[in-house]
Amino acid sequence: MMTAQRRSANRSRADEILRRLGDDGLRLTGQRETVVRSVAAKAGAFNPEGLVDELRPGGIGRATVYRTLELLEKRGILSRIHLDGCHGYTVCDEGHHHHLICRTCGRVLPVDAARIEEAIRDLADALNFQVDTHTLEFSGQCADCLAKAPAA
Amino acid sequence: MMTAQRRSANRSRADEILRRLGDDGLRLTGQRETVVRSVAAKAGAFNPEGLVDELRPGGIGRATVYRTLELLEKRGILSRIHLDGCHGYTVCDEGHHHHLICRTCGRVLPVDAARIEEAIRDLADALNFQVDTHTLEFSGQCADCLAKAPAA
DNA sequence: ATTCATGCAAAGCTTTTGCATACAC
DNA sequence: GTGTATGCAAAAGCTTTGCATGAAT
Repeated sequence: MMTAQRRSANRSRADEILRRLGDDGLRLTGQRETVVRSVAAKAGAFNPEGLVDELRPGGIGRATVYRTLELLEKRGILSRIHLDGCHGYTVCDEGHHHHLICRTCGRVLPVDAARIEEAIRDLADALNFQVDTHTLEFSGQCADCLAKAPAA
Repeated sequence: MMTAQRRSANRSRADEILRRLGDDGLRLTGQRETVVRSVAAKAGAFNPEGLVDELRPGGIGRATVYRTLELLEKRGILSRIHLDGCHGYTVCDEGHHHHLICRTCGRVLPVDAARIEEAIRDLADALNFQVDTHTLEFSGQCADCLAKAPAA
């Protein structure tokens, strides 16, 4: 459901992303703005090719979409996720580094998994393993989708 | 380091996998045996295309390699992992469902992460999210590689 | 003898890249 | 005006598939 609040939150998120790109000395082209607004409006996970299809009518080329996604990922604004067929993206608010991905509606719930982080640290310490990065993703069904189709 | 014990352990692991495939009514062809032995001997992660290269001189075709990997994954003998460039495999002993992947030597340490599992369950319960599957992967450096190159 | 497995080559899909043009600064 | 960004189309990976041949049962 896309409420008025929701729309406005997405708009300001997009604005902030654009501001950040500008601060980094990147040019604020119409295409970049379109891509950023579209991405910021997404409730959950999406894949590059889908975005290409969505923006093609607007005259935005495949290469531009991919290049913009790369820019956003490098800045930590998007994070890559590994769905069934692999390779999707989701907007990534900072602080939250894990995602619950609903396989029914595609929504992505950010999770603040402090306890998990801690467990990971302990484990790595015990094994003398220096963990640089980790991926933790959950796939299943969100509360809403469970309510709609309890006998999935 | 590939000790004598190590070699023998790999052999018996390969034998067990082959037995299992036979039990499932699959034909035990020379190619399948070669693929299975090669996979079982791997210390860590590998990618399909690398295996294709490795086995090409033995006259094993690309399709056979991919089809065999698929068979093994379906039976839970291999698990797909998502390295930098995505899409690798690692042999997956049962019970262990998480992997520490060393980015230097490629070794994969299986982790029994009971505590993490528990934390995940609690989190999902709190959010009313039904978690069907999850991926948890760590990338970094193992103790051996840290010892060899401490200032990485 | 039957049926499954293989190899090849081609097709499919996703992502990246080279280059001339267009636009932001 | 300068240099970055874009679009196109082609190339580059990786993976899957169709089909005739070959091998396991």
